[in-house]
Amino acid sequence: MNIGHASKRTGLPVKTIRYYEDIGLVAPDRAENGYRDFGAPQIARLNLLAQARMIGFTLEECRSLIALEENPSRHSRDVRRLAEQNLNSVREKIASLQALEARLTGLISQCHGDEAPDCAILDGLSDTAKRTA
Amino acid sequence: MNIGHASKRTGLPVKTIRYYEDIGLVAPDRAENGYRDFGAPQIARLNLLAQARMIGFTLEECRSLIALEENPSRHSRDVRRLAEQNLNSVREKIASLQALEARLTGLISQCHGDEAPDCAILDGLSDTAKRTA
DNA sequence: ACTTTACCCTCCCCCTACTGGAAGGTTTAG
DNA sequence: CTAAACCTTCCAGTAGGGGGAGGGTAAAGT
Repeated sequence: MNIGHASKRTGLPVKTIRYYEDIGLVAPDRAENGYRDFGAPQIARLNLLAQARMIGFTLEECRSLIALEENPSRHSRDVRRLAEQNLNSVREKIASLQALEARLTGLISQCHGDEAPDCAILDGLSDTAKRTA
Repeated sequence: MNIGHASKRTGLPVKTIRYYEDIGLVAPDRAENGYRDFGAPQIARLNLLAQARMIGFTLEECRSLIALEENPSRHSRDVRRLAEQNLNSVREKIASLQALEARLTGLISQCHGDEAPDCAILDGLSDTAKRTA
């Protein structure tokens, strides 16, 4: 299966697949004409990568995940720990975005939003003192 | 005020301040020895940038914000619209992170997390079919 | 006066995770 | 036989900076 077909099968852009090969996350065979040739294991690998990326794993975390997947004597505990680390960082991001949302909402509610130049948002952002707004 | 002092006053790293000058977000004077010299308006500008970045504005959005701030005949409506766009993208990010959190939580709960190699997380990620997990 | 330390300057490369495009070879459809 | 649709490698760019080289200055200690 050449790269275009692999792309359609996995949903990953062609460029991305080449990039993953570059950084050693997948190793397709090569046909005689130099074209990449993806077999079932490589397609499975790309699917794993696509899924892991979708749930927020970085490429380095994907690399660890792959190492575990390839290791038949792995402990599911290690996979779980990887996922839990990720869950924690997702939760942290959510928390800080929610704080952001609150601050933005507060600022917006104080701005008249009319033709006048006076703006509570600009004031709230430039005033270093009353950063409570 | 030279750049080190400006950094302490605004909380922005020295490198960041230089970068902001590079891309035209702040224009400090220069002393005779070539050192940057930040006056009160430049410090205020840096504070605005620091605050705007903290509430999630991109540097391009900061540029728009600055254009509005500098325009005495601005409408607070325009500032408000900028902030609202930002609020929307923050909310979208929160929503997708929450979806992620749900999926991760579901996967993790199915993994035994013991010494055995069998892992519901690996299964859930590699199995293209039952992506519901 | 001299030295050390703490600044400051510019310039270039590095990061993540890709994306776009140029220049060129290959294969397939009409 | 040609044109479209593939494929290849390589180079450059994105956001928002960080690290460090190489070199000039300034302030403080001795």
